[in-house]
Amino acid sequence: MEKPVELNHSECTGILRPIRDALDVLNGKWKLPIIVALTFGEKRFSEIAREVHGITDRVLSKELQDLTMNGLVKRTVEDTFPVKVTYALTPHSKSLDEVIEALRKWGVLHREIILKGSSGE
Amino acid sequence: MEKPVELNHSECTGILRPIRDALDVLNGKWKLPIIVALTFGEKRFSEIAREVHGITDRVLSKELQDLTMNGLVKRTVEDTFPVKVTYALTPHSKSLDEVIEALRKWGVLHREIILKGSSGE
DNA sequence: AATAGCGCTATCCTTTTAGATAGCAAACCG
DNA sequence: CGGTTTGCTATCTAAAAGGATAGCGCTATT
Repeated sequence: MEKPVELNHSECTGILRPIRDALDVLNGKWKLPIIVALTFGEKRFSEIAREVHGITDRVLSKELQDLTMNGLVKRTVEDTFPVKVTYALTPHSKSLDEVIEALRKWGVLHREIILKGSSGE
Repeated sequence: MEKPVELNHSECTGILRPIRDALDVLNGKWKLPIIVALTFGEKRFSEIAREVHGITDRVLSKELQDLTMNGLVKRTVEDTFPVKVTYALTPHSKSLDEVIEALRKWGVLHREIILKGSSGE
């Protein structure tokens, strides 16, 4: 009996990490809806809050921080009025388009397959 | 004042649903590692448990059920010995390859961008 | 003066997810 | 007989995600 080959495992961990990263960036109920809201142009906090139905300020704030830290959203403060804070998608966020499109296409295909009940046979 | 235009929203909900579906299918700490384990051929429950380090039986069982329900994994029971249950990837799971590759590529790109600190500018 | 809008943050609570531990029936091994 | 392997399931707990509510400093409107 030889030792099981673990090379695979460490190799795959390396392959898995970026996939995990990507999934994490998009994960959660709200990240995509927020991104979609911003594809129609830059918006203020309360505009996003109004557009993404059901989200609370607390969660929106946190999600915007996440997206900003991930370089997908740019936060801009003008100290004119009380304050005006606008959020906009960054150029980097454009690179997500392919990923999102791949996910969408697969989601549609998957739904068909599941509904057909053919379970991949 | 007019009612805010909600057409966008419902349209986008429709677009978002398959994306959500796809993300859900891959989500969680263990789905990808399990899929990877099975790419090297069909395996028994305890083999997967051994290969996917850190997972508990309870969680593995649930994840395999999820994957099976989603038609990505096929469960086969032979009632020979105590019982022999094998799990294997289905043809449908192959269709995930493009998605996974898109995620992986983006994950790598994303890591570069974040490390450069250029935050998408 | 009272109210409402702005962009948050703080506190609390519920739901979801996952880890830890144990057990079970059947059957083989010694 | 006692112990082990197999493929789970049950119960309990911990941690994470997300919702509800409230409040803050500031100002323009009423």
